[in-house]
Amino acid sequence: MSKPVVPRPTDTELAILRVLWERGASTVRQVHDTLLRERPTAYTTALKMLQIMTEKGLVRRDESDRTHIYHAKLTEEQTQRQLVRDLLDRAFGGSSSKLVMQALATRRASSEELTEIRKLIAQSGNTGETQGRTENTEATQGKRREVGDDRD
Amino acid sequence: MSKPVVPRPTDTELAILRVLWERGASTVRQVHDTLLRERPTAYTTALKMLQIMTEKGLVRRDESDRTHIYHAKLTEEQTQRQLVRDLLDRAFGGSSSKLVMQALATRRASSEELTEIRKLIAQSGNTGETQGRTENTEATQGKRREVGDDRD
DNA sequence: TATTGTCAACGAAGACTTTCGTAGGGCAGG
DNA sequence: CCTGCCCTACGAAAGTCTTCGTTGACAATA
Repeated sequence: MSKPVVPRPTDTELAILRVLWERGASTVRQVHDTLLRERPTAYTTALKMLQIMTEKGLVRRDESDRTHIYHAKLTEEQTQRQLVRDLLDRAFGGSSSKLVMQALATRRASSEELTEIRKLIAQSGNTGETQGRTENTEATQGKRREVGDDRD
Repeated sequence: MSKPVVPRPTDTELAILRVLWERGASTVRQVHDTLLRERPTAYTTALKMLQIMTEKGLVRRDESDRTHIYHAKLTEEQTQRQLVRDLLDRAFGGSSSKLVMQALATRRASSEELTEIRKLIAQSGNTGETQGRTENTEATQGKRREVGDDRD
C-alpha cells in the first residue's frame, strides 16, 4: 500500500523502455542506435538516461563486462498496468469504464480492436479475482516490427 | 500537423482542472480552498498555477471583475480523451485493446463497472461498418496527431 | 609503443515544475 | 484619510528532466 516499486517513467524513459522491451537486454550502443531511428540524439544522452534509470530502479544493469548490459526491470505489461492505474487515479476518478469509453472514442480502435476488446470483456465475467496472467494477446495486430538488427 | 491545442497537463495542473470541472468556473480562492482539503498549500501557489495554466491555454480567465474567474478550456471528457490517446501512443503502440486489457486487470473494475463497460462495447458494436478508411492500426507512431475536434 | 576507437562517469547547462514570500493596488470600515 | 483585508503580479528558490561535452580507463591495432 505504498509507493510503486518503481517511479512512473517519464516520456524519454518510456522511449528507452520501449527499446528494451523490443530488443531485450541491450547495451547503451544498441539502445542509442535504435533511438536514432526516431530522432537524432547523442550517445551520452542514452548513457546518462540509462544511468539515471538504473538509480531509479527502472532498469537493471549487468556490469560483469566492460560494456554494461541493461534490461527493463518491469515487463511491458506491468508498466502498462501501472500507467493505466496511474491515469485512472489522476484523471478518471478511478472509473475504468470511463477510461474504456475514451479509449473507444479514440477512433483508433479498429473493428478488429473492437472484436478483441469484446472478447476480453466477455472473459472477465469474474470480478473478484485478478485477471490471472496477463495474456499476451498480440494477435490483435500482426507483429510487423522491422527488427532489422543494426549489426551484431 | 497541428500540435494539440493545449499541452498535456502536469499532475498539479490536473488536480486543479479536476476542481474546475467539479465546481465549474471558480475564483482562485475557491480553487485553493478546495485544494486545501487534499493537501496543505499556499494561496499563491494556486494563483501561480492558474496564471501559468492560463498562459498555456489550459484554462480561460475572465478578468472583467477584479477577482478573476477561471474555467477549464477543455471539458473533462476532452481532456480524458487526450490523455488516453497520449498514453496509447506512448506506451501501448496505439493498441486500445491492450489498454482496455490493463484497465480490466487493474482490479478496480467493480462488477458494476464491468457491466457498464460491457454495455459500452455492445453499443460501439454497430460502429463496425466504419465507412471511410479504418485507419490502419499499425501506425504505431502517428506522425500526425490532430486534436482538431476540441470544440464541443 | 603509439594511435585510434569504445566505453562509463561526471558535471553542467537549460528548460520545465512547483512552491511560496513579497510587493502594490483597490476597497470597505472606522 | 488611514488601516486592514483581499487580490493580482512578480520573482526567486528548489527540484526534476533532458541533453551533451569532456575526461580518463581500456583495448585493439598498426
